[in-house]
Amino acid sequence: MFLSTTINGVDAKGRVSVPADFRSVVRDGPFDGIIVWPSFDGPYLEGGGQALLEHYQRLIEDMDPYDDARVAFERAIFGGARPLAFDGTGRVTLPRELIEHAGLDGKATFVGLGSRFELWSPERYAEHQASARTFARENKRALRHTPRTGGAS
Amino acid sequence: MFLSTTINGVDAKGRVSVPADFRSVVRDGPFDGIIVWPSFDGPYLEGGGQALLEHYQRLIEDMDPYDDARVAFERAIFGGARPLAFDGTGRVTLPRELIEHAGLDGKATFVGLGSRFELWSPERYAEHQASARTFARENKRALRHTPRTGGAS
DNA sequence: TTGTTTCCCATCAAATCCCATGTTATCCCA
DNA sequence: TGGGATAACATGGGATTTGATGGGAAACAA
Repeated sequence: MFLSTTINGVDAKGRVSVPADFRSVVRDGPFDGIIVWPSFDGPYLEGGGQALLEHYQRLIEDMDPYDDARVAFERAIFGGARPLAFDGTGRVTLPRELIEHAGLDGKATFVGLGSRFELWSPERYAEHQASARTFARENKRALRHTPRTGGAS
Repeated sequence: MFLSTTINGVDAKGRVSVPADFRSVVRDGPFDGIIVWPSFDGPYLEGGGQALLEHYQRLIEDMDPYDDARVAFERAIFGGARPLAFDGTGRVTLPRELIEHAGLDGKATFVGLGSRFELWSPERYAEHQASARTFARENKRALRHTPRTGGAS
């Protein structure tokens, strides 16, 4: 699982170290790297391992071939997705278009979200972070619905 | 199950011994350690084994992909969660951000809550306990629902 | 060439591991 | 039941490894 939040530097070449914990998530996958695309929901990037994209592909295949939403998802996710291979020290190079979409300037915030992660400009994430926590507190009951089957192992 | 309350020391490196009883709860899980995140509901930490997080993940996956509450939970829980591996003697190192969120200063109170546990500053926990008792006393009628029909048992 | 990308090596800080020690709880036997 | 032996647990400090980052050389494309 992708967990925790980390801020790493983006150098002049667009290189950024992927947090070691994140690398170990995709280590045994078919592609030694991550796949990143611009979110169509805001000025940040979404990413994950190849397994995540295959999961999305299965979801999309269940939609009608010319469903407008299907085409939109295909273009947004698969059209914008870039496979980024790790270099020898665990860094990837972000293409200029991705850096611009997220407004990255020297720093990038990796946010682990379980099966996927997000990449933000630290300043922009700080704003969203605060409102997300408030929203979560005010809606905490939304999480408690299904009967508990078991918790910790 | 995580049970009972224990106070352990937090040293200058942020290391704290996880109570042996708590360690045995997660011993056979996929990750030899605990996962801890800042509560979005107060100045304390919540934690559990990886199985707990996977349980939350299943709850969240039942929500709509771009539901605001879902994204808020994902960022608040998964984004804040830190996997803390046990060292050779059963300690974990708390990152500075978690120590600050809970206001820990040399001591930490582990509170077992069955499927999960909480981590408090001992002083704050004492206050919290006191107000929780008051709340319970003032609302004790809410606890007494159906009249007992059977005799003493 | 000129600019871009990929690879390699050096450096620094931080997280992790390892060993030693005191203290408490548990066990065993008289 | 009491007391000593033993094991388990919590803790402190130092050594070692890992991870993030900066710069430059070599390969590639325009």
